[in-house]
Amino acid sequence: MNDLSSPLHSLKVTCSNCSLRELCLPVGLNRDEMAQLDAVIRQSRRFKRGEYLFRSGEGFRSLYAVRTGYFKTCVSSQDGREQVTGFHMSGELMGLDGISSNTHGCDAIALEDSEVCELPFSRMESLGRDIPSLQHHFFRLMSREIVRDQSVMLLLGNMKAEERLAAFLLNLSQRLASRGFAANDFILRMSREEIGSFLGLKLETVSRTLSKFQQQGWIRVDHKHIQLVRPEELKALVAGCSQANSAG
Amino acid sequence: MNDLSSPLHSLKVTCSNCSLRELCLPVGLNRDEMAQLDAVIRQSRRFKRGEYLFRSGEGFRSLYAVRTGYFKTCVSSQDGREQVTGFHMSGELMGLDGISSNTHGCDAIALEDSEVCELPFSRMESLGRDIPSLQHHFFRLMSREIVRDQSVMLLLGNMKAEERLAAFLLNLSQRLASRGFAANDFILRMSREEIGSFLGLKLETVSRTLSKFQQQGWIRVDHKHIQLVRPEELKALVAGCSQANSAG
DNA sequence: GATCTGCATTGACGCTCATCAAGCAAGCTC
DNA sequence: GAGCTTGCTTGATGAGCGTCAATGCAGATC
Repeated sequence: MNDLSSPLHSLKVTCSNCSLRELCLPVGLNRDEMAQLDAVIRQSRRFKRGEYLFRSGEGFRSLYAVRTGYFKTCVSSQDGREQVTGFHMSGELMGLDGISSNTHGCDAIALEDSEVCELPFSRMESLGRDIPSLQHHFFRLMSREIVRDQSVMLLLGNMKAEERLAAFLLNLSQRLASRGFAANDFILRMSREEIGSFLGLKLETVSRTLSKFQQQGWIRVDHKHIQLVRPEELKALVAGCSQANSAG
Repeated sequence: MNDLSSPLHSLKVTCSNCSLRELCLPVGLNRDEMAQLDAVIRQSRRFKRGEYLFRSGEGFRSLYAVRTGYFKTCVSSQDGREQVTGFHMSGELMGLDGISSNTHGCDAIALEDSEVCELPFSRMESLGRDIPSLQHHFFRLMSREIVRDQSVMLLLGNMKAEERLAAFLLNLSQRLASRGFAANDFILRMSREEIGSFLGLKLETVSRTLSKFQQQGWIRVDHKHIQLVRPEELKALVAGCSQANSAG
């Protein structure tokens, strides 16, 4: 299973005052380049649970990298239907969809008290011209988002409820593990309804499927506290959908 | 309805020998920059119906722009399930998902005899450093692909079969119209099964839904020949799903 | 023209998941 | 602690779409 959802190379979330380049920008910059980057990155901003980082339709100026906390992004239709397009944890980038039209194309909402770094896009763009490896990294980040989206399409277009949920849990597990957290014991930061919206299911189906997994002894569920008891069984469920377990 | 699926600004398909920059690259380059671009773009290559432009897993070197013809891109899982991730007509770019891992992440297959231009990516990248507007245009192209993918997620996650198919037909119509073709009378280049794979439906459901639309007098269906008789009714079906009618 | 093959249509049936509804637990406010 | 709100679980029911199967149509091949 490849980590398509955390597109960041050098990931260290252990220090509390780490600068952005440690969070989500590539190693391989020299000291001068680092200084240039530091000059562009804005101080981090804090958001309380439920606050909007940006809204669909707002002017686009910056990308945002999660430093701490948890966000969801979602597109909503005029009649109120909402589709969660992703959950974003530390080190991940949001706002890439805003570049095309200079307008944000989705909402980004904090799922818990969170902190982000702001990357003014036009300055990053011109910095990329001076630092080829930085430019290349940005292309890779955007491409990785496209790959992730494709795997979500496969999930939504081809998989059954159980497979979707198994893929979702495994993906969370793997992203948490890559950040140094426990892979098989974690807290969901989102509601059943938000999970359902992301997976194209109703909240009742999410709830029932979690219960079913628990009855089979594959996981343990205590509200938002999830333990993966037999992750290999979950993997067997999504086996064959190699592209699909990177949904995040 | 905005044209999220044809991310190309200056689109002229009228001349038969048009160079790539007229197909999919921005105006606003001076003569010298145009010459640089021409030096990078490879001669176009031809593909017969059914041939692969690239395959998932192959090394990534170039992006490809459709000059004439029609392609589909699809991801497939190990157990053979296939998800069509997009249909691509003249002026559209394929291969962006390959940048992240230096490996193509999907298959691209010609749906009819077709012609593409090859854009060696690393040379485009370095050219972008010299020509800021070109660099910016590439970021926009990639962002637009992300926006398109998000609207497909909304379609797959939230919409019913009729809504999906209506959105699909309207999107095709609109992309053809923007290329100077008839908006309400066109030939489908893909099979019912491929449409179904893209929309997360089975081919029988696609067929039945087309028949239903025809019975209601909204469209006329004669095999691959489609006429939109009352497109406003289709629009009413997807009304409220503003993000979703850009599925391509 | 006869046959073959691939694709599309249509019908019958059944499964998955959405819907509706009731009840429960945890966290608020007062 | 009572009462409210919010989110989750669980059950009953049915709609929508998938599955299986039969048939039909059109173009390709000989």
